[in-house]
Amino acid sequence: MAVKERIRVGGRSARIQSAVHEAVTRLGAATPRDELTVPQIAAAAGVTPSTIYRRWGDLSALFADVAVQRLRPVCDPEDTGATASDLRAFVEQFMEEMSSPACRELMRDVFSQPGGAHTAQCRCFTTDHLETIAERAKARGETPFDIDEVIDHVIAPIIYHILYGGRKLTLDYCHALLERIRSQPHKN
Amino acid sequence: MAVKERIRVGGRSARIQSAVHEAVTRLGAATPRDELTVPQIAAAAGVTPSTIYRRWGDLSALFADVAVQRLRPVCDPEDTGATASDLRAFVEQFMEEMSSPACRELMRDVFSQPGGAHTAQCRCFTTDHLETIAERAKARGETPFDIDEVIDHVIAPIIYHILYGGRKLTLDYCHALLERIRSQPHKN
DNA sequence: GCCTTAAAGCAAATTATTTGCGTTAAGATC
DNA sequence: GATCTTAACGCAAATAATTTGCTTTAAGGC
Repeated sequence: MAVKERIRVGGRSARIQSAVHEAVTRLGAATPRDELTVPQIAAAAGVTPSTIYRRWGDLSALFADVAVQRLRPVCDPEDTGATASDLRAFVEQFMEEMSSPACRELMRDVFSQPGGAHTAQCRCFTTDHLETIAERAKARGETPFDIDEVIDHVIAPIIYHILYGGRKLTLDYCHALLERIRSQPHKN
Repeated sequence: MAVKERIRVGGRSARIQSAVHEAVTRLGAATPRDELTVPQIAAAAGVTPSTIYRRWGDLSALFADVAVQRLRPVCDPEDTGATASDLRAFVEQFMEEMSSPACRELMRDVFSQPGGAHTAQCRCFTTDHLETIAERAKARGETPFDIDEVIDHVIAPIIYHILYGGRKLTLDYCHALLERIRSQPHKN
């Protein structure tokens, strides 16, 4: 009696998943989002449409799945030798990348899903990096920083302006947000 | 020659718009979002489906339109007699309302639209209220506050945690965010 | 290597979306 | 306030997407 019916993860399933993901990415780059259809993606991936419907449910779920994959960082934040510059480099790159039209689209795909599972993954991409930087600080014996502070007062404003618009995201703005953290008393 | 071909705004058009909006709101309350269909909404509104397709394009655009309407504040922020308590009351209510499951859904609907027109409207709902509170402060001769500061360091963190999850939004947290503003030097 | 069954393919049935055309009624003009 | 123009609606036929029942394939466990 197998209580835990595990999902299949290798071979054909994996091949199809990556074929479909690639098809979405490729077609998505060439076509406006709202003109993509499931049958079109299925054809490009060499798969039958019902496979996509049964596995992902609908287009928005498939897009969200692809978006999380593509937002997943491919490497650790750069080690610049000091905490302040590690943080600065990370936040500058974060702002730069996330405010690109492509990333805005991916974020929209992520937010469109109910349940919060996808957004939680994206949150972890950020917190994991900050934890890496914080651990380096600790290992070097530098004064630590509060990750929640950075999330609330550096990351959150950046995300807010990306989502709602109305403010240009400049390097100066980015540095001002970081400066504000440094001048604030720590909680721990 | 009429250079500006104005869109019709009264009579039948307006009637149909509100009938469809009401149908979406009513059905949306009783049915999970992803089970609603255009034909179903059309029937509930006493309208033909093609009317909805021609006017809104697709479900997500209709949902976004309804969402912006429903997120529009119905009245000015409460006047409590002092700036600090005005701000506190506004932010507490903002956090309370926006973190409800219903508002999360509406926000998802708003973000799902490309172009940023919908999100810009929602941003204005917030900034307008903050401007109202700031003007009251000025009229009373109280020390003014920086609206951008409140957006960046009070509103943005709240929105971030609503969207990404992972932190409980308590009154204490809300007050801590506000306290941080008060202890910060102004720009103007 | 064999067995069980999750996941894929195929095709028919259903449902949603688009489209062409006739009709209604907003809003402009006189 | 009667008339005119045309945006917006309704209807129905044509097209496209989605669901579903059944068959086939191949992961993963033994």
